[in-house]
Amino acid sequence: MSDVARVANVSASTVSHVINKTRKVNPETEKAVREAIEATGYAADAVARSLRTGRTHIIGLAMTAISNTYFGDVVHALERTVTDRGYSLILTDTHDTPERELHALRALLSHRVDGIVLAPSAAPHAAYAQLARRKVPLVLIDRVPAEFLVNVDAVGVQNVEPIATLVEHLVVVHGHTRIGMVAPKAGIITTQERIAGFRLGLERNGLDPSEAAVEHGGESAEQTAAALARILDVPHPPTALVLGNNMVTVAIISELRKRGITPPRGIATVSFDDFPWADSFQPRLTTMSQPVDELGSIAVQLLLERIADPGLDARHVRLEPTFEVRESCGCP
Amino acid sequence: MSDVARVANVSASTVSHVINKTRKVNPETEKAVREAIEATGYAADAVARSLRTGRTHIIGLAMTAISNTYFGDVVHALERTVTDRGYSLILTDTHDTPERELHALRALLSHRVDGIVLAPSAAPHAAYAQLARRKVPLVLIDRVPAEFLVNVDAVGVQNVEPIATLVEHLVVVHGHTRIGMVAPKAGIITTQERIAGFRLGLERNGLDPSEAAVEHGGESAEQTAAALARILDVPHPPTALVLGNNMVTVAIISELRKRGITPPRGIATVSFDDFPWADSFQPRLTTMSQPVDELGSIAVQLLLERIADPGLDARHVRLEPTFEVRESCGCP
DNA sequence: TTGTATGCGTTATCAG
DNA sequence: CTGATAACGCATACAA
Repeated sequence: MSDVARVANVSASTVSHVINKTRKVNPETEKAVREAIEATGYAADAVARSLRTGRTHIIGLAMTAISNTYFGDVVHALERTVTDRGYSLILTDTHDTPERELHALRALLSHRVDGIVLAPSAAPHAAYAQLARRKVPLVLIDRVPAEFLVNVDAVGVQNVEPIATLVEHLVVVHGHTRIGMVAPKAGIITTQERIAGFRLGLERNGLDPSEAAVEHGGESAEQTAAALARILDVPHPPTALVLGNNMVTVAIISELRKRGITPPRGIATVSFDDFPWADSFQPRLTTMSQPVDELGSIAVQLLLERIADPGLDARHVRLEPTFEVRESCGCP
Repeated sequence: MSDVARVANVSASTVSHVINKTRKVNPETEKAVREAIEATGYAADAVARSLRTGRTHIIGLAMTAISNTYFGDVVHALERTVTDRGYSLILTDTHDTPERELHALRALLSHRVDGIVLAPSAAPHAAYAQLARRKVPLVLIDRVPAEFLVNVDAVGVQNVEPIATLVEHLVVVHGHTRIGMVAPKAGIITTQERIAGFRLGLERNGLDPSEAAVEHGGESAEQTAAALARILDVPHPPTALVLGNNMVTVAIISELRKRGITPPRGIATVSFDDFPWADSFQPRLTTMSQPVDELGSIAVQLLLERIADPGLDARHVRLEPTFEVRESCGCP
């Protein structure tokens, strides 16, 4: 910047003011400055600027990267929105464990990000404490806490009703009466909601939730396969399965294949989470599709609004998934 | 920090020295400082530190996010490696266009990242110029330039031989003589190499490359479908297809489905890039699988080595993809 | 073993 | 309309 000032024969503060359009400057002076910027190839130092202004124009994202398609989609959506608004994005992986989550958040905090988008782990209390102490603008994504946290914004999708809809479809349209569920990792809020939706769907259609098998998968293919075995390897196994997220779905379809089963033949499946290829490969999956792009853009929007006005009341937004009826639930 | 110093009754420089272990300090003093840090909840300001030291401990990634699975995998691998080494990762999307690429790079540069991992667009000259001017440590990923760029490290996979292997498999094992290719976006280095590999494979097996249809897809589903139409809707269409990357594969399988074709019945396919579900869904794809994790970790390793020693000679590393023979190429 | 002073590159306040 | 100057929070050279 001092280079630019020297070349343009002005002071550093004038250079700063033309760059930031922060006060009136003589058109001729401005022209000289712009030319000097061009000539020297000057680019402002965001680090120094941040130190001075207290704002970094960086948003931090902390979520688990384990479920690759969902992670990739959300990251993509967030990056796009954040960039559109003139911000950059720092990415950190929570691995869905409280320790890594805390570590990720600390990194974000030390970089003085202007705000954080967090998909909280199963035990996020330490994380919340850390965040609260720093009073950093925060929006929770994907997992919307049941208890209303003070001044914490959140975006997620509806889980209970959509899963109930999936169950109802299995019962009413395809006549299933023995339905099991492979739920995602235990402890996560979305998992709890999806299980609740499963039970609700059963009840509403005259089935007994206490007799339906629910097992947790979603952490690894092996663990998910074990969950399936617990559900299927019994005297009267279910004839239909609700799969709680995309990781579970991929692992279960793979495992069913090993058993020689391709839904809907042998067993019917419905899944939470869609895939770009769900319509092209067999079995063609019947799914509840999350509006991932919207999730990302709304998260950023909420966050920027809170950065602009920290006094806002906390907002929780729930988006509607879309029911994609295809073939894995039984041919129509 | 001044808070900490006051509470511990020492100077700011002592606090700095205990945090960074940068000179001997009396055990008692150190204890007092650590307690003061704990009590005040102090966390060093990375922004101020960066301004002072000239290092941000941030790595920038610039690549296209369009091909979601590949993007997600690489990002995941990079994030993990970078975090392990005590760095953070800023993510930017080049959209695979020179303008956006330049924009992304400028953002990275303004944040004074310590190094950049770039998947160059088809016309990266402006980007390279910008980078060279700033002399920022750089490693190219995925697309390894043919011409040896001075002092630019690069990691990618072998493309020519692996695609030739795919073609050979089609000819020798399954007896195809009319083979077409849906290549990825034109202009990208990897695309050129994969087409070269396609031609090489044809020649080696006594087929005439000049008679084989090669069309570009990979930018959108529609454009990829159009490429397929140009290949298939002719008097003597190919009986086998080489699919140049994962985006192309998903779009083509979807389009074939609309035409009532499920490989290998009707047409055989082999693809570059694997999917986690490629083995479980029909058609079970025969693929060349990229070692994505390794790609990411090697990129980071090369970058950190160059940051440590900018005088190093440029290194190009090519990883070997793995041939996954499944069913889409014809049942064995 | 510890403290003081300086400067990193900005922006913002205050004069002129 | 423009320039000089201080301060942001840290790391480090120099002093004690």
